[in-house]
Amino acid sequence: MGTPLPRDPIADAQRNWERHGWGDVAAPMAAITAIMRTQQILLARIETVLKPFGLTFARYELLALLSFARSGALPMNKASALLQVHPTSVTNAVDRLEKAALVARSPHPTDGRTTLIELTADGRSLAKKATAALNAEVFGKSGFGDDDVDHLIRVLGTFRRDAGDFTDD
Amino acid sequence: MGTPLPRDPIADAQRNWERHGWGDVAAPMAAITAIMRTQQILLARIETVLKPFGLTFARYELLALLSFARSGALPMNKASALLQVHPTSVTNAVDRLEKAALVARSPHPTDGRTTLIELTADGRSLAKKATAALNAEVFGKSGFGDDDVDHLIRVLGTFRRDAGDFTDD
DNA sequence: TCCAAACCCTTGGATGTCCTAGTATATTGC
DNA sequence: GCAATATACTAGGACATCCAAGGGTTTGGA
Repeated sequence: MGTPLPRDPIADAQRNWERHGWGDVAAPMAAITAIMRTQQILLARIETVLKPFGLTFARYELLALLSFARSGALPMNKASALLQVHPTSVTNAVDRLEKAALVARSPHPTDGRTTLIELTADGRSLAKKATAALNAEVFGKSGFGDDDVDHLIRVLGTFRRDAGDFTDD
Repeated sequence: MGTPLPRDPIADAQRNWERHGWGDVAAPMAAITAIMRTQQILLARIETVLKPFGLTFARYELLALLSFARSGALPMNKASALLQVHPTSVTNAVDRLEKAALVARSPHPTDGRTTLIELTADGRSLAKKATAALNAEVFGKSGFGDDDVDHLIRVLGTFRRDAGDFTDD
């Protein structure tokens, strides 16, 4: 997984698709495959930066989300909805963050079904440091040009809205 | 995970970044987060289409790769390199595909360290059907415009090359 | 009022990915 | 020719994601 390939495997796949008579979907296939691979590369970079903090991306996302909440606390189902992951994934992440004393569970004051998750002081401090590291090492060195960033945000935003992620503008 | 949110959570995150004085990296952060989320949506679509065939995306990718090999067989290390996943992931996929009689392991004729994986007749047939389904249900309905597809292929291609995935242009 | 339906979280199981060894085979260098 | 290094695959463990199922809580209609 370390040595660069002599040729782009996705371009090869696109050529294979065309050669087999699927030219009409070869380009979207290549674009989708490229998105999958790019995600893999980005995730690896992010996890590398977060590792020294003892965080994974899933746990970091939860910490970051909580750090932006006015009260510093959110119901688990709300976190699940905003992070757009399955509720069991949130349970899993909270279990580990709680064990590390970065968040705490507390019962919802009026709804007995709901559990609130709240940042601890350590959690808030670590979130801030991890965010600074990600900004410096990943987001600040994405390698995408400004125009490409804008284009990605717009195109993928449309895609996500059409896919049913959200409903506004 | 089913109900659409009233607002785009990634746009909200971008605003939060700007509000906290990280405006210089807010846009790349949003673009990268959008890529992560888009990959999640696409993977879910793909797995939904593949489920009736008893395949996951990882196993499908291996079948598809083998179906394009001249001899229908590849060394495991070659498959690992071309799919750009860890060798243990290939071992895992081959274990399951072999159990389903879709591929077979055989020793390399001259290098005793190497194991070849080869499509069975069932494997080749299933790969063809699964590809047709993916072309019809996912790649043919990506929702990306033609111009956007071209742009994605170009921008993400540059990113992947810069990231060290491959060396040719 | 009261019970069925809806909702919330957790547990257990299946998959996939990576990492760190460990074993076996090849290749290289002295 | 033989030891040291490199390469190929596999085993075991940590994490994350999803689904299915279960137990507790709330809500809403009969």
